Amino acid sequence: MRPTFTALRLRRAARTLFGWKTLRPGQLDAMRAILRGHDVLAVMPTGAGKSALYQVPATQLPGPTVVISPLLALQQDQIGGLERRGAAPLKAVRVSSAETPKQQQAALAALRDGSAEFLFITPEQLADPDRLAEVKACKPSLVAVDEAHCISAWGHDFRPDYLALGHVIRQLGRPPVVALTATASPPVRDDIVERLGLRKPKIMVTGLDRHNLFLEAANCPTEDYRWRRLQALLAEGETPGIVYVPTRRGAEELATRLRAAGHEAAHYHGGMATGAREKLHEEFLADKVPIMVATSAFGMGIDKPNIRWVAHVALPDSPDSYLQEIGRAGRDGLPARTLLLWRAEDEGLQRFFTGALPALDELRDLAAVLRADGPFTKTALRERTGFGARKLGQLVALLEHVGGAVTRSGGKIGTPRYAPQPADAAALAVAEAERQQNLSKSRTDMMRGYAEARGCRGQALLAYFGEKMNHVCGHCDNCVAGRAVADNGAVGPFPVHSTVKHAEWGSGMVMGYEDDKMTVLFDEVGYKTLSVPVVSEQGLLVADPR
DNA sequence: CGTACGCTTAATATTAAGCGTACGGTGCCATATT
Repeated sequence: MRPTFTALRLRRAARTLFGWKTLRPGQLDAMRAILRGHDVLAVMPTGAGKSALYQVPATQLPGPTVVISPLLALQQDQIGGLERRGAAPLKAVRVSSAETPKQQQAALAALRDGSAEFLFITPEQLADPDRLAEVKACKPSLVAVDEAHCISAWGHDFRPDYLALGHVIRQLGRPPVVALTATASPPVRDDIVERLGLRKPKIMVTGLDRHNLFLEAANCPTEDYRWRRLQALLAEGETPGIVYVPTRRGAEELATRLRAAGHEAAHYHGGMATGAREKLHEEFLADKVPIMVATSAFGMGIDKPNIRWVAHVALPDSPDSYLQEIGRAGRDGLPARTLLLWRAEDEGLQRFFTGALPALDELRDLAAVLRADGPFTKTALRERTGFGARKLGQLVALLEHVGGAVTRSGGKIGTPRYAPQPADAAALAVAEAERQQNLSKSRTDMMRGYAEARGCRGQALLAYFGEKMNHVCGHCDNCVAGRAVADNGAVGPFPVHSTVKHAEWGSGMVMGYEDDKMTVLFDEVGYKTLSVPVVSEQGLLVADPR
């Protein structure tokens, strides 16, 4: 009786508060799990009702909901969306650097007295112990982590406060957590679960194969050939579209060149003034910019239905990024094109972006300082060691991962009781960094694999994400050209998702099959693509029940 | 890792090759000045 009652209550809330007439089965299951106090990780495309997963249950729980979100502009959009929606608007507030201290206090007061239901906030705000205490005092009953792949994509170097969210959630009294993202391959999912400290989360993965997206890739021996292929796409005259370029300078130069060739193109990147960026974003949404030439800065929060194509004139760093970027096309369900124009030279830039391993002696000295004189606040530790905030965040996260450091309440960083010796902790931390780097390189390899695929590209992409696909996609260049063999899918010596062992690479999980190749995700060395005939003939893999 | 660019040097009187160097993405936030 009780589950039915819960379902009715959720449906009624969705209808009266949000105006949604129906809930999809998956949505309802996830919402019920949240109300029962379970954690949820949802991987589903934008526009598939991800936000509903936390917004509806939020109204049925006593305290406010804390929504952790990476971009201020995105938070603003979502607050606007909530307040415009339904008969009884739900109040949402934001606490960020864009509010004055007085506004911030008013927002927190509204959460405490129950007049506001949602708090939108960044990980950086929550990294401040005083701010964290203020949020805790609002007695949140649910935490939603939006764009949760940022934990994996940005946490390790760019925005280290993302890695501290597990600590933040514990400090908030450990309410249920719902993590949301549009793309997450298995290693990214593992990262999210581990870093947030999710407990037996309900994991929902839907809609990775987008039938209306035509997948196409072309190797470009020269820059000139790449330019001609792009022009051929534009000559079809369909708009709007996005061209992704690898550098800021590339964005400006290509937009200029396209305008000279008679196309109406604008450029966008993270080095531009905030006002200009906002204006371009709005103009693109309003169909006033037919062609946007942009770096990866352009995209998050673009929920525009009618994007007709997404082209890349560079190799993205991973299939995760690629799926995220092409996923912006064709949200209206009408046919849309994706075109990857790649050169072997593109990989150099990705190798550079991967960065170098942290120095062993720096990790050892940091571990020793923590052990001898800790715990420290972040500021004190920065002064003591001379490391910048980003570098320090990276080193501390690595040490924490191997048990050589711990964040205590109040945000102080110290040494756990049974921590390894500084030299040992440093060695373990370097090994962990190396493992992360191997994984990162293997993801770039997989991106190259997608680009070079001679078989079905849909299968190649889905094999990376570990989703079973028993048929060829039928919506890629190779399928259309008859190069993909129709009955080649999902057959091989080991079942998809089974664990296998390789003499050199150790244990791994079979992700999928494509053409005569198979993809395996190894714990230590990341993704590898193997030839199925060679694996069979030489016995390279053995089943490894774990 | 790869490319662009500027400087030097070399073989010839303007160009070419060779070498070293700088640069490359993603956004919070805080602080200082209008």
